[in-house]
Formats: sequence, C-alpha cells, structure tokens
Amino acid sequence: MNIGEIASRAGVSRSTVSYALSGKRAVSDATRRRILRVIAEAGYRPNASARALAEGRTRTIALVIPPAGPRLTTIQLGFVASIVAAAGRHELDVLLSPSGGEHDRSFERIVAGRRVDGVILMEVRMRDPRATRLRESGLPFVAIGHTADGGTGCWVDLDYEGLVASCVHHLADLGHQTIALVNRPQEFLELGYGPARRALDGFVAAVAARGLTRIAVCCADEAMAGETCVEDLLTTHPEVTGLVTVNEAALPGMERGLRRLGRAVPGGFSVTGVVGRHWAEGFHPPLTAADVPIAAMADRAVELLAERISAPGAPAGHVLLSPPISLRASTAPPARR
Amino acid sequence: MNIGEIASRAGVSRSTVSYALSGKRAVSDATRRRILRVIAEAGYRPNASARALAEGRTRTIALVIPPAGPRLTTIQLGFVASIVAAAGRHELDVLLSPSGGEHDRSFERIVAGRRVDGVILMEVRMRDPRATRLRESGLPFVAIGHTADGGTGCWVDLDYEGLVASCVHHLADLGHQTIALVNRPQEFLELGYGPARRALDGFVAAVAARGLTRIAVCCADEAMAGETCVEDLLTTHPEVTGLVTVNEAALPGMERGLRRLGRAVPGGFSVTGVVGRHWAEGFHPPLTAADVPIAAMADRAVELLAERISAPGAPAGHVLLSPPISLRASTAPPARR
DNA sequence: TTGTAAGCGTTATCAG
DNA sequence: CTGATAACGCTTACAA
Repeated sequence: MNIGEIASRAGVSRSTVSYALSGKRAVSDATRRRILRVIAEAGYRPNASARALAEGRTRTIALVIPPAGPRLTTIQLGFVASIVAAAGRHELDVLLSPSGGEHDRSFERIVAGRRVDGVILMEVRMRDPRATRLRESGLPFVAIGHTADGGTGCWVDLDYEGLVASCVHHLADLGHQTIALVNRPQEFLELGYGPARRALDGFVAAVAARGLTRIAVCCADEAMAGETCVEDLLTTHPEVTGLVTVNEAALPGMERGLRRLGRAVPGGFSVTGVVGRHWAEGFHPPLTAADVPIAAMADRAVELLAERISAPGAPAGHVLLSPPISLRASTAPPARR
Repeated sequence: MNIGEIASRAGVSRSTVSYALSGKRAVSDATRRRILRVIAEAGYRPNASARALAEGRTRTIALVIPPAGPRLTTIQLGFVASIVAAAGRHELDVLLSPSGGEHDRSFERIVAGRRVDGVILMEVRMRDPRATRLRESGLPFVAIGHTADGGTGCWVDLDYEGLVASCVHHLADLGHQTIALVNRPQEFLELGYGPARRALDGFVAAVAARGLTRIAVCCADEAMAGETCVEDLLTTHPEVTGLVTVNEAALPGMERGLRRLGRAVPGGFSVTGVVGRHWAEGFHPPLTAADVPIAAMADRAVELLAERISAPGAPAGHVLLSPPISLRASTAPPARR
C-alpha cells in the first residue's frame, strides 16, 4: 500500500494525497475528506524510508548509551526510558547505540549513514571522542554532562559541584567535623568523567570553606563494594561521623556495612548525597539527599535537541539542574564522643 | 557526499561503486582499490534511508520495551543492553519503542511506517494486542515469553515452570515441609503475564508431587514490598521454613525482613528461586538460584529474528531455556523444631 | 569488467 | 484548488 494506490482509489494525484496529509497546501474539504476516508480504510501510512529520503530528515534521534559491561545503573535505565518517552512527545523515534570498545561500528553506522537527525550522548567525558566525531560530522547533539569545551555544544547536566557542597554544608550545620565523600569508581575519576570530578571538587571546596576535615574515597558501582568501602573507611578513620555519596549503586552495601559496624543511622552516623529517588527511599532510614531528576533531564535534553535540529544555527543551549535536597531521615547531629 | 560524487572522483559509474562496496558483482582489482581509496578519503558511507528505500529493508529492528511507569527492573535493563549488543553483531540497529498506554503511537509509527525489518517484543502477555497487531501487519517478530498461540509465532522464554519446580524439589530434598512462593505482583498474574503464571503453576504442581504444604503470595517489584511481604508471611505462617521467589527486585527487602525476624539464612530459613545473577550474588548469603541467562536469551532472540527476516517462510523457531541452579549458600535443611 | 537506466515511495516545485 | 514531474541517493536488472 503506497501513496499512489491511495491517490488512484481517491481519484486524485499523489501530490494531493501528500498535501492532504501534511497540510502544507490547501486542499478542498470534500477531497480531503475523501482521501482521509480511503487512507483509513486501507490503513495506509507513509513509508518512513521514502519520506526520510525525500525530506532529508529521518524523524529519529540516537541515544548513545554507556557500555553495558559494568552493568548499567537504575538511573541510566530510567534515563533511557525517559528519553524515549520525551522523544515520543516530539514524534521522534529513538535509535539505541551502545558505545565504547567493540561498539564503535554501531555509532559510526548511525552517524555516517545519516540514520538520525540528532544524537543524545549519555555519560559524556570531559574530552570525549564521540563528541569530537559528532562535531566534525555536523550532526546536532546534546550531551548529558559537560564536555571540555563547555561553551560550544549543547548539554544538560546536574550541578554535582553545588549539590555535593550543599550536602557538606548540611552536615556542617548539624555539627559534623570530619566527613567523607564516597565517590564513583576510581577509573571514572581518572577518565575525567564529569560527575565524579565535580563531586570531588565541590566536596573539597565546601569542606575547606567550613574548616572541616575530609576523607575522599572512590567506590565501585556495586552494593558489595559499598559495604567494604564503608568498613575500610570507618576502621581506618573511626572519627568520621558522616558521609556524602554520589554512588547510588553502592548504597545498599553501605547500609549493611554501617549496621555491621554498629553505627546506627542517623544517631551514630549521618548519610547524605545525590542519588536517584528510588535509592534514597529504599535506604533505611530514608536518605536525606538531592534526588537526581531523571525525567526532567531527559525532557530538557530532547527539547534542546529538537530545537537544535529545527534551527541548527541557533546558539547552543545549556541547562544546569540543581534539584533541592529532600529532607528525609538519615542525617542528625553527630554523637557526642 | 553521495555515491555519484564518489563515482566521478574515481572515474567510474555509480553502479560500479555500489558493486565494489557490496561485492555482488565482480569488480577488477585495480578499480576496486581506487574506489575504496576515494571512499576512505571522502569518509563516505551510503545514506541509510536511500539504501532502505531501494533495498526494501531497513537493517533495523525494533525492541518494544515494557511501560516505564512502574520502573524497569535490572533484568530488563540488562536485556535491552544485550539485545543491542547482539543486534550489533548482525549489523542491525535497534529502535526502541515503549509500549502501553499513551505510547501506542510510537508502536504504530514503527510498524505501519515500515521503519524496521522485525520486532522483538519484551514482556509479552498470554493474549497480547501487540502480537496480534504484528501478526496482521506481517512484520516478523519474536516474543520474549509465550503468547497464547504458542505454536504460530517465534519466541524465546525461560522455563519458569520447570525452574520453580526444581527449586521446590531442592527444598524438599533438604527436608522442608512447608514452603512459600514469592511471586511477581498480583496484577501481573491477573493480566496473564506468563512468567508469573507459570511460576505459580510449577510451584503448585511440584509441591503437590512432593506432598508438601504451600503458601503462594504475590509481591510488588520493590525492595520495600519484599520486606513487608516476608514479615507478613512469617508472622501468619511461622511454620514456613523456606521460600522460592521469581521476584528479584524484592530480594533486598526480603533479606532485611528475615534478619529483622531473627531468621538466619540458611540456618533458620532457606531462600531460593530464579533471579538475575547479580541479585543472587548481592544477597547475603549468596543465593542458591537459577540465574536468568539474559545474554543468552537476547542472543537467541536476535538470532531467531534475523533468520525470520531473511527467510520469512521458514517454520517458527522456539527456544525454551532452562539454566541450571547455581548452588550458593542460601539453602540448608530446616531447623529442628 | 563496466555503464545505462529503471525503479523504491515520498515531498516539493512548477504549471495550470 | 489540483496535476505532472523532478528530485532524494541508492540498488539492480539489462546491455554492452
């Protein structure tokens, strides 16, 4: 079933059918009605490939996800789902492309083959070869996270620096003197992964501003790592009375570790940070934390990308989100020594 | 940059360039080399839309994911990643389509617009309108899970029935008399979601076969629900000495609930079931369970779909996977009363 | 071994 | 208000 078939059944030319559908040219009410009826009867829909070829755009965007290897976190998953939902609202389909290692071919296929009108890049690094490649290809893209050249490209990001600082201030206000940061994995920091970097920066600065003592550690994105991490931390530094974390996946393990050490939360130890709402609520007791606003980030990213696609010349848009800290039950003044 | 440009730079016709690339016609070594050099210099890749239009296939498959609403589980996420990876090995791209509720337009856009060569349907229900729609459209598809008409379509599934039965037998062999099943949410059962249904069937049958006493409960896909579920279960039925579960997301909560009730695992209570490896290993103590073989399922699904696409007439393939139970540390003979 | 030309199904331009 | 017709960029008979 194609447009020609519809045209002949409705007794009009193919162009009239096309215009009746797109509304880009006036069509008499009678013929439009007739055409639409035929279309409904036949269950016709324009062929996407033909349309893409003729229009020069695919009505599709690519979502480049991080390598699946180390296991994607729940946040990442929620993000993928939110992007798809947001794209749907713009009548855009989403092509998924894994990145890293052996998956370069997929990325290249999509970019060089002009399979999409734009790209959303998840988990972008400060200097990211994919961003470089996209820039040279001229394909519009928005990064989740800053790249090194903050100004040129589009991005949406969480203000990890400010958020972690807020957490530090919160603990300082409660009277804590020595606090720890449980960051994302060491490799991430070394690879210049923005959130890990800026969490550390924000931590160091805020701790200095308040005259506190700090211990910063990295931790694999896993419950078990969180457990040993907390145990190591508190055996080598028993004076630590609170921690802030940006590592949600380690949270369940941290909960176990603290319990094992006899540190009740929040009476004997305070925990806060920036993590997905689901993780915060699943913690015992519920975690006082800045909730990562996944849906909002996805919405803004798609919106930015859609603008960029329709007006490639427009100035690059940036969005830095800074959600409030939700006060739940995991922080309190430190225990008297 | 298009094929004509390459052709003129290499001093040949467009068809020769096409054939040099596809290998579907002999091309002299000299010209092929020349063409490939020009292509490399220009960084040329065939336009995917044009190719799709000419060839009548898009080299893309759709992955229809469950509604994002209730939160996707880690298994689902791993599955998405595995499908993308497997598809990449077949040089296929993956279009993501949410399903359910407001997302029907996305599905319809993809199916009716012929945007893909085939579809993988996740979390299929016994009577699934999407499967019906695909059958009538003639688009090849493979379902993850059976549909009601088991024979006609392609599917790959886990043998939940047999697997849960194996778990029951394992507990029975250890001497347990009264055991519980912690199933997926009630609504899933009511909607005729296969795994929930068949887990229950396998449980009931195996318990009967061994002359045990059973309690079957449903539980939301959440840690907190797992906690209250286990607590309710053991306060109303303290005689239960072990449980089998297919609800991985509830596992962390079940761990907490058991601890709170003073039921040490495995000394005072046994736990087993079929869940993702990651969840099994994250349990304390590590869970004796059948590990959901996500990657294998994804591989087989893509393989089946690829076959189906290239040979639409061939008989429908079915794959019923039945991974072994990994013996870890969460089951033991019941405590003497 | 290579070139010519006819599609593939739309959209968009140009006439009427 | 509507109909021819030329793109869009590629694949693939059909010729040479």
